[in-house]
Amino acid sequence: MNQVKIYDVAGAAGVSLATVSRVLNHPEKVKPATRERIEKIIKELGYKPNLNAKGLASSKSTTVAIMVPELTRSSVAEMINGIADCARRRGYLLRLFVNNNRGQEAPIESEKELWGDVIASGVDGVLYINDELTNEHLELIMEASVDVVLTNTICNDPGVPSVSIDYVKAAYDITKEMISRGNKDIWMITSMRKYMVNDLKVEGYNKAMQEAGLEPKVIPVSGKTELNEATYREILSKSYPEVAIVVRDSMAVSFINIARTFGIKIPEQLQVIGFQNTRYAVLSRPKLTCINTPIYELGEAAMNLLTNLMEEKMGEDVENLQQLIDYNIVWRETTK
Amino acid sequence: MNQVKIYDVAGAAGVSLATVSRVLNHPEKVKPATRERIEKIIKELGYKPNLNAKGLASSKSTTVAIMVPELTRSSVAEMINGIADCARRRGYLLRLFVNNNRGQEAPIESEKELWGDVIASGVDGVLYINDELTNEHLELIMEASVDVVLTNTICNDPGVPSVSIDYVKAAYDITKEMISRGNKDIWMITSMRKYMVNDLKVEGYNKAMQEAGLEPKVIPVSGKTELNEATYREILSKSYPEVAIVVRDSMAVSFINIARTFGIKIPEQLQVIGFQNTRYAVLSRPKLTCINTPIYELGEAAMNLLTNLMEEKMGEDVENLQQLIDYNIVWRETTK
DNA sequence: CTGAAAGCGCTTACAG
DNA sequence: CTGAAAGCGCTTACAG
Repeated sequence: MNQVKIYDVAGAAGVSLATVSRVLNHPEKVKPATRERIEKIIKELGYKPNLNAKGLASSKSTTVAIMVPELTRSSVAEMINGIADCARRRGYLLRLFVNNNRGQEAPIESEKELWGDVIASGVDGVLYINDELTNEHLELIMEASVDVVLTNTICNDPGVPSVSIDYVKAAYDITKEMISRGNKDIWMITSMRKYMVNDLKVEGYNKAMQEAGLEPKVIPVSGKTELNEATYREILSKSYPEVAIVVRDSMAVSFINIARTFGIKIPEQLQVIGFQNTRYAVLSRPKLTCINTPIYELGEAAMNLLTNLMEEKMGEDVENLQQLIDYNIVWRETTK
Repeated sequence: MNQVKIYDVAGAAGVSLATVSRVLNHPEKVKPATRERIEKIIKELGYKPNLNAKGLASSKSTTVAIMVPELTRSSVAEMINGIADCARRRGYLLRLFVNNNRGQEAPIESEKELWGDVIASGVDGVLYINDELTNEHLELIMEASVDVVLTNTICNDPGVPSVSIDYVKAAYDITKEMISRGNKDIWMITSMRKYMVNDLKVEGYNKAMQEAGLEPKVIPVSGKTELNEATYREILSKSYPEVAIVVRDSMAVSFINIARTFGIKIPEQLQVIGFQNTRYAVLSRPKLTCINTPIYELGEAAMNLLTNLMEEKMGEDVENLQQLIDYNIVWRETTK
């Protein structure tokens, strides 16, 4: 089962290897009759170009890097599914770089190292996933010699391509909706750790509250269930709001669990809304009302944007460099 | 920021590029003084070998493919974390192939296609993740021209390298333990869809029940929450066991939720045990007792095995071709 | 429309 | 211990 090479198909077709290469890369330059004959032979022999050779010769590898900071959250898995499906359709392969800079002495050095590896690996573009973008990260991104699209984050510079969800608007909308239903005492529960996406949610919440002349109350809490339960207990032993909007649905479920131990009736006395709409929402009792963030579609769109960028299909379409994916609200049992 | 090449460092060091290549690949063949000088220059210039060229010249790419069937389940994400960490330590890069054969007319053809892509991409080895191994899949694996290790599955042929968890023993042990606590009416709830890992759990359960002279009762149910709830309702409206062992903790949580709507007291009247120990277990009320399957460690071990195989460090150590990772039981609130 | 040839950036026998 | 040279399997101007 030795790998068949371009020479083999050239031989079998009675043409030079240049012609075979052409039917693969510039079919329009080959006479249809020849082309079809060669295509048939390629199929018969099961020829697949060696990617290393192709990459070296053309300095295009038709592969894209996904850079992720840890892969623990299921949302990232779902996003990668979307990326992979789109990649396959568009003919790209994927490299995976997991960015375990966490708790390193020099996180930025380590990030620079990683970018070095990514570039040396010869990818044509990168999908950059990072909830905690700093200016230093951005600099590295701008310096990169390949196309990069921010996935599930945005940055202020409109020249940096990104695909994200309009978290500000989502939080604003849901807050406003709950206000319009007559609620005044609405809290926002966010993660202690600074994640850009969560900051955006807080921003939208604050805006809606201020516009309504209401006092915003933002409560930072650990993202880890084992840790946030104690905080929730402390808070709930004093008081609770009419509505709690929580930046992640797992954190919302945990909040519900603790609230119920205080005998607080959900949704009668306390309504809870989460973000993300993972399976936690459906396994929770009562079932959690959520902002649904279509993370698969987000991955797909990001890969699509990147492909267009790499293939220079954007033209003057600088407008669409920063795309936003629609969210929607899934009403369940934790709201009235 | 043009990429620096091996010529550049050779020039800067006043040696031939062969020598630079040697310090990278066979440092012991280079005089220490020269080696150190070159290493310093490599660092200064930030030289990273072009992987395509390296791969082409040496027919070793120091990259490994991960083949996954969809990436939706969070367990796979956690496994990939373990793989990635180990890969980094061992100096390997990762390619990701998502195997979306689902619902295709000719799944095996599509699988063959995929293997073609994987091999053509020039990886040195593959980590093969697939819960639904058939003989046809196995044939493709055996035919592969690179090392393959089955990750989180086993096959009967002891010559096929794998890293898994001893699901038979885990299920056997927990069943036996519950029997020894005086329970007789113990059910096993499994997935309707045939997953090898779940079949193994059922096997262990059956064995323990039979040994104790008890009647096994295996109930197949959908893995999807929206679908299994109806089944659970139907079953529980008739009767319920003393203990239910459920092959996945998300399915166990869903079972608990429905049982509670029937007023069944957990764990007083019904004890529930899950497999996997994801966050569902801790977000559930009561908190779920679980077989903890260390999926991160499993990923690590699989990558480690593969690396040893590729680097031929196994020697005659054919014994350890099929590794099993230890599990343990996490007792929580759904058992007495 | 097609072929001969140079070149992509490395590695590795082979001499020395 | 080191260098000159061939070769890995492709792509792509350049001729024709």
